[in-house]
Amino acid sequence: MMLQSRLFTKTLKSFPKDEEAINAKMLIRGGFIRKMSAGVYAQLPLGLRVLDKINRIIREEMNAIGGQEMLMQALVAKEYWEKSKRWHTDVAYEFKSPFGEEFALGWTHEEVVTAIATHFINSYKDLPLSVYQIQTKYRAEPRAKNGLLRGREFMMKDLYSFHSSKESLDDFYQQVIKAYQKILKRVGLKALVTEASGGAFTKEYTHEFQVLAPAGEDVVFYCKQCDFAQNKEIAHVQKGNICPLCGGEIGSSPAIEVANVFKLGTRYSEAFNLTYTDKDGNRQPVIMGSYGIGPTRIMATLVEVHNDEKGIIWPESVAPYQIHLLELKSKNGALKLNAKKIYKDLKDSGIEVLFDDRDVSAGEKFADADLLGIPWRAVISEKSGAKIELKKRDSKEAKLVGLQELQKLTNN
RNA sequence: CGGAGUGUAGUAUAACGGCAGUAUACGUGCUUUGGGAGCACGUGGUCUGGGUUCAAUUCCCAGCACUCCGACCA
Repeated sequence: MMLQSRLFTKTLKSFPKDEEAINAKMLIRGGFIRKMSAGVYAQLPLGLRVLDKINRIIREEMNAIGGQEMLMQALVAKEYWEKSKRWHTDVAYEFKSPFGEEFALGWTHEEVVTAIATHFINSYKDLPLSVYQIQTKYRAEPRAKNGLLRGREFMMKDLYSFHSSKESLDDFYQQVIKAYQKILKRVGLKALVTEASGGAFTKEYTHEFQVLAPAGEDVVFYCKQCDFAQNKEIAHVQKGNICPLCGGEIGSSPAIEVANVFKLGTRYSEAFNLTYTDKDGNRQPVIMGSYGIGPTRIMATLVEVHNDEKGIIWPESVAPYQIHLLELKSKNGALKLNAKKIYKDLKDSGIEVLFDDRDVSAGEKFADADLLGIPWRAVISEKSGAKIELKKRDSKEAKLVGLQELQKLTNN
Protein backbone atom coordinates (compact mmCIF):
# COMPACT_ATOMS: atom_id res chain seq x y z
CA MET A 1 0.00 0.00 0.00
CA MET A 2 2.65 2.46 0.98
CA LEU A 3 6.39 2.78 1.10
CA GLN A 4 7.39 4.69 4.16
CA SER A 5 10.29 6.27 2.29
CA ARG A 6 7.69 7.89 0.05
CA LEU A 7 5.24 8.88 2.76
CA PHE A 8 4.30 12.56 2.67
CA THR A 9 4.95 12.94 6.38
CA LYS A 10 7.79 12.10 8.73
CA THR A 11 7.69 11.50 12.42
CA LEU A 12 9.13 14.05 14.80
CA LYS A 13 11.91 13.09 17.11
CA SER A 14 10.36 14.93 20.03
CA PHE A 15 6.90 15.89 21.14
CA PRO A 16 5.80 19.31 19.98
CA LYS A 17 6.14 22.01 22.60
CA ASP A 18 2.96 23.97 23.22
CA GLU A 19 0.91 20.82 23.26
CA GLU A 20 -0.24 19.29 26.46
CA ALA A 21 -3.04 17.01 25.33
CA ILE A 22 -1.91 13.46 24.70
CA ASN A 23 -3.89 13.22 21.50
CA ALA A 24 -2.30 16.36 20.06
CA LYS A 25 1.21 15.38 21.14
CA MET A 26 1.08 11.91 19.68
CA LEU A 27 -0.90 12.64 16.54
CA ILE A 28 1.32 15.58 15.61
CA ARG A 29 4.52 13.74 16.45
CA GLY A 30 3.45 10.76 14.39
CA GLY A 31 2.52 12.93 11.43
CA PHE A 32 -1.19 12.11 11.50
CA ILE A 33 -2.30 15.71 11.81
CA ARG A 34 -0.84 19.18 11.73
CA LYS A 35 -2.12 22.15 13.67
CA MET A 36 -2.59 25.12 11.40
CA SER A 37 -4.28 27.47 13.88
CA ALA A 38 -5.64 27.05 17.37
CA GLY A 39 -8.38 24.46 17.04
CA VAL A 40 -7.80 24.04 13.32
CA TYR A 41 -6.07 20.92 12.06
CA ALA A 42 -5.08 19.45 8.74
CA GLN A 43 -5.61 15.72 8.44
CA LEU A 44 -2.49 14.29 6.82
CA PRO A 45 -2.42 11.01 4.88
CA LEU A 46 -2.04 8.82 7.98
CA GLY A 47 -4.67 10.71 9.94
CA LEU A 48 -7.12 10.69 7.08
CA ARG A 49 -6.82 6.92 6.81
CA VAL A 50 -7.83 6.60 10.43
CA LEU A 51 -10.66 9.06 9.97
CA ASP A 52 -11.88 7.22 6.89
CA LYS A 53 -11.97 3.96 8.81
CA ILE A 54 -14.00 5.55 11.56
CA ASN A 55 -16.34 7.07 9.01
CA ARG A 56 -16.74 3.78 7.19
CA ILE A 57 -17.92 2.12 10.39
CA ILE A 58 -20.28 5.01 11.06
CA ARG A 59 -21.73 4.76 7.55
CA GLU A 60 -22.29 1.04 7.88
CA GLU A 61 -24.21 1.42 11.11
CA MET A 62 -26.19 4.41 9.89
CA ASN A 63 -27.15 2.65 6.69
CA ALA A 64 -28.14 -0.39 8.74
CA ILE A 65 -30.86 1.59 10.52
CA GLY A 66 -32.09 3.11 7.30
CA GLY A 67 -30.18 6.38 7.34
CA GLN A 68 -29.60 7.86 3.90
CA GLU A 69 -26.37 9.71 3.37
CA MET A 70 -26.41 13.19 1.90
CA LEU A 71 -24.22 16.27 2.09
CA MET A 72 -25.43 19.73 2.98
CA GLN A 73 -23.80 23.10 2.50
CA ALA A 74 -21.37 24.65 4.95
CA LEU A 75 -22.32 28.14 3.82
CA VAL A 76 -25.70 28.67 5.45
CA ALA A 77 -27.53 31.91 4.68
CA LYS A 78 -28.91 34.11 7.43
CA GLU A 79 -32.55 33.48 6.44
CA TYR A 80 -32.36 29.88 7.61
CA TRP A 81 -31.05 30.77 11.04
CA GLU A 82 -33.52 33.58 11.47
CA LYS A 83 -36.44 31.21 11.05
CA SER A 84 -35.35 29.23 14.07
CA LYS A 85 -34.10 32.30 15.95
CA ARG A 86 -30.52 31.06 15.90
CA TRP A 87 -28.94 33.98 14.05
CA HIS A 88 -26.43 35.72 16.31
CA THR A 89 -25.57 32.82 18.56
CA ASP A 90 -22.16 32.94 20.16
CA VAL A 91 -20.96 29.70 18.57
CA ALA A 92 -21.41 30.70 14.94
CA TYR A 93 -18.90 32.16 12.53
CA GLU A 94 -21.07 34.81 10.93
CA PHE A 95 -19.97 37.09 8.15
CA LYS A 96 -21.01 39.20 5.23
CA SER A 97 -20.01 38.13 1.76
CA PRO A 98 -18.35 40.58 -0.66
CA PHE A 99 -21.84 41.04 -2.13
CA GLY A 100 -23.42 41.89 1.17
CA GLU A 101 -25.18 38.58 1.76
CA GLU A 102 -24.97 37.28 5.29
CA PHE A 103 -23.96 33.74 6.17
CA ALA A 104 -22.98 31.58 9.06
CA LEU A 105 -20.71 28.61 8.55
CA GLY A 106 -22.77 25.57 9.46
CA TRP A 107 -22.26 24.63 13.10
CA THR A 108 -25.28 22.29 13.04
CA HIS A 109 -27.82 21.54 10.33
CA GLU A 110 -31.32 21.29 11.77
CA GLU A 111 -32.36 24.39 9.84
CA VAL A 112 -30.98 23.27 6.53
CA VAL A 113 -32.24 19.72 6.66
CA THR A 114 -35.69 20.86 7.74
CA ALA A 115 -35.88 23.40 4.96
CA ILE A 116 -34.92 20.71 2.45
CA ALA A 117 -37.38 18.22 3.90
CA THR A 118 -40.31 20.59 3.31
CA HIS A 119 -39.92 19.87 -0.40
CA PHE A 120 -40.17 16.12 -0.05
CA ILE A 121 -42.24 15.22 2.99
CA ASN A 122 -45.98 15.58 2.39
CA SER A 123 -47.81 12.59 3.77
CA TYR A 124 -47.78 10.26 6.73
CA LYS A 125 -46.92 7.66 4.10
CA ASP A 126 -43.54 9.34 3.64
CA LEU A 127 -42.62 8.84 7.30
CA PRO A 128 -40.49 7.89 9.08
CA LEU A 129 -37.34 8.98 7.28
CA SER A 130 -33.80 9.66 8.30
CA VAL A 131 -30.84 11.29 6.59
CA TYR A 132 -27.30 11.90 7.67
CA GLN A 133 -24.11 13.54 6.56
CA ILE A 134 -20.46 13.52 7.51
CA GLN A 135 -19.22 17.04 7.26
CA THR A 136 -16.94 19.68 8.67
CA LYS A 137 -18.62 21.82 11.30
CA TYR A 138 -17.47 25.26 12.34
CA ARG A 139 -17.90 26.59 15.84
CA ALA A 140 -16.45 29.77 17.26
CA GLU A 141 -15.01 28.25 20.39
CA PRO A 142 -13.78 31.03 22.66
CA ARG A 143 -11.00 28.71 23.66
CA ALA A 144 -9.94 25.82 21.48
CA LYS A 145 -8.03 23.26 23.48
CA ASN A 146 -7.11 19.65 24.05
CA GLY A 147 -6.01 18.97 20.51
CA LEU A 148 -8.73 17.44 18.39
CA LEU A 149 -11.08 17.27 21.35
CA ARG A 150 -12.18 20.87 21.09
CA GLY A 151 -11.51 22.41 17.75
CA ARG A 152 -13.10 25.31 15.94
CA GLU A 153 -13.41 23.16 12.88
CA PHE A 154 -14.14 19.49 13.30
CA MET A 155 -15.79 16.59 11.59
CA MET A 156 -19.28 15.61 12.57
CA LYS A 157 -21.68 12.96 11.49
CA ASP A 158 -25.14 14.38 12.00
CA LEU A 159 -28.26 12.33 11.55
CA TYR A 160 -31.79 13.77 11.42
CA SER A 161 -35.00 11.82 11.64
CA PHE A 162 -38.59 12.68 10.73
CA HIS A 163 -41.65 11.07 12.26
CA SER A 164 -45.41 11.24 12.37
CA SER A 165 -45.69 10.17 15.98
CA LYS A 166 -43.90 10.42 19.26
CA GLU A 167 -43.78 6.62 19.41
CA SER A 168 -42.05 6.43 16.08
CA LEU A 169 -39.47 8.96 17.27
CA ASP A 170 -38.97 7.09 20.54
CA ASP A 171 -38.45 3.87 18.65
CA PHE A 172 -35.92 5.38 16.28
CA TYR A 173 -34.17 7.15 19.14
CA GLN A 174 -33.56 3.77 20.74
CA GLN A 175 -32.33 2.36 17.44
CA VAL A 176 -29.82 5.18 17.13
CA ILE A 177 -28.63 4.61 20.68
CA LYS A 178 -27.98 0.99 19.79
CA ALA A 179 -26.29 1.94 16.53
CA TYR A 180 -24.04 4.42 18.32
CA GLN A 181 -23.13 1.80 20.89
CA LYS A 182 -22.17 -0.53 18.06
CA ILE A 183 -20.10 2.13 16.35
CA LEU A 184 -18.22 3.00 19.51
CA LYS A 185 -17.60 -0.61 20.33
CA ARG A 186 -16.37 -1.30 16.82
CA VAL A 187 -13.90 1.58 16.86
CA GLY A 188 -12.58 0.38 20.18
CA LEU A 189 -14.19 2.68 22.74
CA LYS A 190 -16.16 1.92 25.87
CA ALA A 191 -18.89 4.51 26.18
CA LEU A 192 -21.53 5.14 28.82
CA VAL A 193 -24.96 6.24 27.66
CA THR A 194 -25.39 9.21 29.94
CA GLU A 195 -28.41 11.33 30.76
CA ALA A 196 -27.75 15.00 30.15
CA SER A 197 -29.37 18.34 29.59
CA GLY A 198 -30.16 19.53 26.11
CA GLY A 199 -27.88 22.56 26.00
CA ALA A 200 -28.59 24.94 23.15
CA PHE A 201 -30.66 22.38 21.31
CA THR A 202 -33.61 21.40 23.44
CA LYS A 203 -35.06 21.71 26.89
CA GLU A 204 -35.63 17.98 27.21
CA TYR A 205 -33.11 15.64 28.74
CA THR A 206 -30.97 13.97 26.16
CA HIS A 207 -28.36 11.28 26.07
CA GLU A 208 -24.65 11.61 25.67
CA PHE A 209 -22.11 8.90 24.93
CA GLN A 210 -19.31 9.43 27.36
CA VAL A 211 -15.92 7.74 27.34
CA LEU A 212 -14.25 7.85 30.73
CA ALA A 213 -10.83 9.48 30.35
CA PRO A 214 -8.74 11.95 32.34
CA ALA A 215 -8.73 14.33 29.38
CA GLY A 216 -12.51 14.62 29.45
CA GLU A 217 -14.14 17.98 29.98
CA ASP A 218 -17.35 16.58 31.38
CA VAL A 219 -17.84 14.77 34.64
CA VAL A 220 -20.19 11.82 34.81
CA PHE A 221 -21.58 9.94 37.75
CA TYR A 222 -22.09 6.31 36.90
CA CYS A 223 -22.99 3.05 38.55
CA LYS A 224 -20.14 0.62 38.84
CA GLN A 225 -22.52 -2.29 38.36
CA CYS A 226 -25.27 -1.35 35.93
CA ASP A 227 -25.72 1.04 33.01
CA PHE A 228 -26.88 4.01 35.05
CA ALA A 229 -24.97 7.22 34.21
CA GLN A 230 -25.73 10.92 34.53
CA ASN A 231 -23.84 14.02 33.53
CA LYS A 232 -22.74 16.11 36.50
CA GLU A 233 -24.83 19.02 35.16
CA ILE A 234 -28.05 17.23 35.96
CA ALA A 235 -26.92 14.50 38.30
CA HIS A 236 -29.20 13.51 41.12
CA VAL A 237 -26.55 11.31 42.64
CA GLN A 238 -23.02 11.83 43.88
CA LYS A 239 -19.90 9.78 44.17
CA GLY A 240 -20.33 7.14 46.85
CA ASN A 241 -24.14 7.16 46.61
CA ILE A 242 -26.21 4.08 46.02
CA CYS A 243 -27.37 3.55 42.44
CA PRO A 244 -31.12 4.29 42.18
CA LEU A 245 -31.54 1.45 39.69
CA CYS A 246 -29.56 -1.45 41.14
CA GLY A 247 -28.18 -0.41 44.51
CA GLY A 248 -24.58 -0.50 43.27
CA GLU A 249 -21.97 2.08 44.12
CA ILE A 250 -21.86 5.36 42.23
CA GLY A 251 -18.47 6.49 40.94
CA SER A 252 -17.43 9.64 39.14
CA SER A 253 -14.94 10.36 36.40
CA PRO A 254 -14.04 12.94 33.84
CA ALA A 255 -15.36 11.86 30.47
CA ILE A 256 -15.22 12.75 26.81
CA GLU A 257 -18.52 13.21 25.03
CA VAL A 258 -18.15 11.45 21.70
CA ALA A 259 -21.79 11.44 20.63
CA ASN A 260 -25.20 12.66 21.62
CA VAL A 261 -28.83 12.19 20.71
CA PHE A 262 -31.68 14.69 20.95
CA LYS A 263 -35.41 14.56 20.56
CA LEU A 264 -36.17 17.79 18.80
CA GLY A 265 -39.94 17.44 18.74
CA THR A 266 -41.55 20.02 16.47
CA ARG A 267 -39.33 22.98 17.17
CA TYR A 268 -37.75 23.08 13.72
CA SER A 269 -40.65 21.66 11.76
CA GLU A 270 -42.84 24.46 13.11
CA ALA A 271 -40.21 27.10 12.37
CA PHE A 272 -39.96 25.89 8.78
CA ASN A 273 -43.55 24.80 8.37
CA LEU A 274 -42.54 21.21 7.75
CA THR A 275 -45.86 19.39 7.90
CA TYR A 276 -47.43 16.19 6.63
CA THR A 277 -51.02 15.19 6.00
CA ASP A 278 -52.26 12.53 8.39
CA LYS A 279 -54.73 9.73 7.67
CA ASP A 280 -57.63 12.05 8.39
CA GLY A 281 -56.40 14.68 5.97
CA ASN A 282 -55.15 17.10 8.62
CA ARG A 283 -51.81 18.91 8.38
CA GLN A 284 -49.51 18.07 11.29
CA PRO A 285 -46.01 19.23 12.15
CA VAL A 286 -43.35 16.58 11.59
CA ILE A 287 -41.68 15.29 14.75
CA MET A 288 -37.90 15.29 14.55
CA GLY A 289 -34.79 13.96 16.20
CA SER A 290 -31.14 14.84 15.77
CA TYR A 291 -28.13 12.66 16.51
CA GLY A 292 -24.48 13.58 16.38
CA ILE A 293 -21.26 11.64 16.60
CA GLY A 294 -17.84 13.21 16.13
CA PRO A 295 -15.30 11.31 14.01
CA THR A 296 -12.40 13.65 14.79
CA ARG A 297 -13.28 13.59 18.45
CA ILE A 298 -13.41 9.80 18.33
CA MET A 299 -9.97 9.80 16.74
CA ALA A 300 -8.62 11.96 19.58
CA THR A 301 -10.37 9.90 22.21
CA LEU A 302 -8.87 6.71 20.82
CA VAL A 303 -5.41 8.15 21.26
CA GLU A 304 -6.23 9.37 24.75
CA VAL A 305 -7.39 5.91 25.73
CA HIS A 306 -5.08 3.66 23.72
CA ASN A 307 -1.46 4.67 24.16
CA ASP A 308 1.69 4.02 26.12
CA GLU A 309 4.83 6.05 26.69
CA LYS A 310 6.11 5.08 23.25
CA GLY A 311 3.12 6.11 21.22
CA ILE A 312 -0.30 5.25 19.96
CA ILE A 313 -1.88 1.80 20.03
CA TRP A 314 -4.60 1.83 17.38
CA PRO A 315 -7.39 -0.72 17.55
CA GLU A 316 -7.27 -2.88 14.45
CA SER A 317 -10.60 -1.57 13.19
CA VAL A 318 -9.33 1.98 12.72
CA ALA A 319 -5.57 1.65 12.32
CA PRO A 320 -4.18 3.47 9.30
CA TYR A 321 -2.56 0.22 8.16
CA GLN A 322 -2.88 -3.33 9.41
CA ILE A 323 0.76 -4.30 9.17
CA HIS A 324 3.88 -2.25 9.62
CA LEU A 325 6.50 -4.16 7.71
CA LEU A 326 10.05 -3.27 8.73
CA GLU A 327 13.01 -4.26 6.67
CA LEU A 328 16.14 -3.95 8.78
CA LYS A 329 19.31 -2.97 7.03
CA SER A 330 21.48 -5.78 5.83
CA LYS A 331 24.26 -6.46 3.36
CA ASN A 332 22.43 -9.54 2.36
CA GLY A 333 20.83 -8.73 -0.95
CA ALA A 334 18.58 -11.74 -0.84
CA LEU A 335 16.99 -10.44 2.31
CA LYS A 336 16.08 -7.20 0.60
CA LEU A 337 14.49 -9.07 -2.26
CA ASN A 338 12.61 -11.22 0.18
CA ALA A 339 11.26 -8.15 1.97
CA LYS A 340 10.09 -6.65 -1.30
CA LYS A 341 8.38 -9.87 -2.21
CA ILE A 342 6.62 -10.15 1.12
CA TYR A 343 5.47 -6.56 0.78
CA LYS A 344 4.08 -7.28 -2.65
CA ASP A 345 2.41 -10.50 -1.56
CA LEU A 346 0.74 -8.79 1.37
CA LYS A 347 -0.40 -5.95 -0.86
CA ASP A 348 -1.76 -8.37 -3.43
CA SER A 349 -3.73 -10.25 -0.83
CA GLY A 350 -5.48 -7.03 0.06
CA ILE A 351 -3.76 -6.34 3.36
CA GLU A 352 -3.04 -2.73 4.18
CA VAL A 353 0.66 -2.56 4.78
CA LEU A 354 3.06 0.25 5.46
CA PHE A 355 6.50 -0.88 4.37
CA ASP A 356 9.37 0.78 6.20
CA ASP A 357 11.93 0.56 3.44
CA ARG A 358 13.88 3.56 4.67
CA ASP A 359 17.63 3.47 4.94
CA VAL A 360 17.70 4.18 8.67
CA SER A 361 18.77 2.26 11.75
CA ALA A 362 16.79 -0.54 13.29
CA GLY A 363 16.21 1.48 16.44
CA GLU A 364 14.65 4.31 14.53
CA LYS A 365 12.32 1.95 12.73
CA PHE A 366 11.23 0.32 15.96
CA ALA A 367 10.68 3.66 17.63
CA ASP A 368 8.61 4.90 14.71
CA ALA A 369 6.60 1.70 14.62
CA ASP A 370 5.73 2.15 18.28
CA LEU A 371 4.86 5.79 17.75
CA LEU A 372 2.61 5.16 14.75
CA GLY A 373 0.84 2.38 16.56
CA ILE A 374 -0.01 0.07 13.69
CA PRO A 375 -1.40 -3.12 15.27
CA TRP A 376 1.00 -5.67 13.78
CA ARG A 377 4.72 -5.18 13.40
CA ALA A 378 6.42 -7.54 10.97
CA VAL A 379 10.19 -7.49 10.91
CA ILE A 380 12.43 -8.92 8.23
CA SER A 381 16.10 -9.12 9.15
CA GLU A 382 19.14 -11.33 9.28
CA LYS A 383 17.77 -12.67 12.51
CA SER A 384 14.37 -13.61 11.13
CA GLY A 385 15.91 -15.25 8.09
CA ALA A 386 13.32 -16.53 5.67
CA LYS A 387 10.59 -16.08 8.27
CA ILE A 388 8.92 -12.93 9.54
CA GLU A 389 9.10 -11.77 13.11
CA LEU A 390 5.60 -10.74 14.09
CA LYS A 391 4.64 -8.71 17.12
CA LYS A 392 1.44 -7.01 18.22
CA ARG A 393 1.84 -3.39 19.18
CA ASP A 394 0.49 -3.94 22.66
CA SER A 395 2.43 -7.13 23.31
CA LYS A 396 6.02 -7.73 24.30
CA GLU A 397 6.31 -11.09 22.63
CA ALA A 398 7.24 -11.68 19.06
CA LYS A 399 7.12 -14.89 17.11
CA LEU A 400 8.46 -16.12 13.84
CA VAL A 401 5.82 -16.85 11.24
CA GLY A 402 5.62 -17.62 7.56
CA LEU A 403 3.93 -15.41 5.02
CA GLN A 404 0.71 -17.40 4.95
CA GLU A 405 0.35 -17.35 8.68
CA LEU A 406 0.87 -13.61 8.61
CA GLN A 407 -1.81 -13.15 5.98
CA LYS A 408 -4.23 -15.26 7.96
CA LEU A 409 -3.60 -13.53 11.27
CA THR A 410 -4.13 -10.08 9.97
CA ASN A 411 -6.94 -10.84 7.57
CA ASN A 412 -9.07 -12.06 10.45
C1' C B 1 -13.79 37.46 26.83
C1' G B 2 -10.93 37.83 32.02
C1' G B 3 -6.16 35.80 34.28
C1' A B 4 -1.16 33.54 33.70
C1' G B 5 2.78 32.09 30.55
C1' U B 6 5.70 31.31 26.09
C1' G B 7 7.57 33.00 21.08
C1' U B 8 15.41 31.66 18.82
C1' A B 9 17.00 26.72 12.39
C1' G B 10 12.25 21.62 9.89
C1' U B 11 12.15 19.88 15.35
C1' A B 12 13.88 20.41 20.53
C1' U B 13 16.72 23.80 23.21
C1' A B 14 21.17 27.51 25.09
C1' A B 15 23.08 32.49 25.21
C1' C B 16 25.24 39.32 32.26
C1' G B 17 22.75 44.22 27.03
C1' G B 18 28.55 42.92 23.51
C1' C B 19 30.63 37.73 16.99
C1' A B 20 23.64 33.54 18.06
C1' G B 21 25.62 28.16 20.31
C1' U B 22 24.29 22.88 20.92
C1' A B 23 21.47 18.48 19.65
C1' U B 24 18.63 16.45 16.04
C1' A B 25 16.79 16.74 11.11
C1' C B 26 18.47 17.86 6.04
C1' G B 27 22.73 17.49 1.92
C1' U B 28 27.61 15.00 0.36
C1' G B 29 31.21 11.14 1.37
C1' C B 30 33.07 7.05 4.19
C1' U B 31 32.10 3.61 8.14
C1' U B 32 28.10 0.99 10.67
C1' U B 33 23.65 -2.38 10.95
C1' G B 34 18.05 -5.51 16.27
C1' G B 35 15.76 -0.11 20.18
C1' G B 36 16.02 6.85 17.72
C1' A B 37 24.43 4.58 15.07
C1' G B 38 29.85 6.98 14.13
C1' C B 39 33.32 10.43 11.68
C1' A B 40 34.18 14.59 8.31
C1' C B 41 32.39 18.64 5.58
C1' G B 42 28.07 21.59 4.38
C1' U B 43 22.93 24.19 4.32
C1' G B 44 19.76 26.58 7.71
C1' G B 45 17.51 30.77 12.91
C1' U B 46 16.21 35.41 17.05
C1' C B 47 7.38 36.39 15.56
C1' U B 48 6.11 41.72 13.68
C1' G B 49 6.44 47.03 14.48
C1' G B 50 8.12 50.81 17.53
C1' G B 51 11.20 52.60 21.81
C1' U B 52 15.62 52.85 25.34
C1' U B 53 21.03 52.17 24.35
C1' C B 54 27.42 53.20 21.50
C1' A B 55 25.22 48.20 21.22
C1' A B 56 18.83 44.46 22.00
C1' U B 57 17.69 37.35 21.35
C1' U B 58 18.12 39.82 26.11
C1' C B 59 15.12 45.80 28.75
C1' C B 60 10.29 48.74 27.66
C1' C B 61 5.57 49.48 24.69
C1' A B 62 2.14 47.77 21.07
C1' G B 63 0.54 44.03 17.87
C1' C B 64 0.28 38.96 16.31
C1' A B 65 0.63 33.71 17.44
C1' C B 66 0.41 29.51 20.60
C1' U B 67 -0.34 27.02 25.53
C1' C B 68 -2.58 26.70 30.34
C1' C B 69 -6.52 28.32 34.20
C1' G B 70 -11.47 30.50 34.23
C1' A B 71 -16.17 31.77 31.66
C1' C B 72 -18.40 29.21 27.40
C1' C B 73 -19.05 24.91 24.67
C1' A B 74 -19.87 18.64 20.94
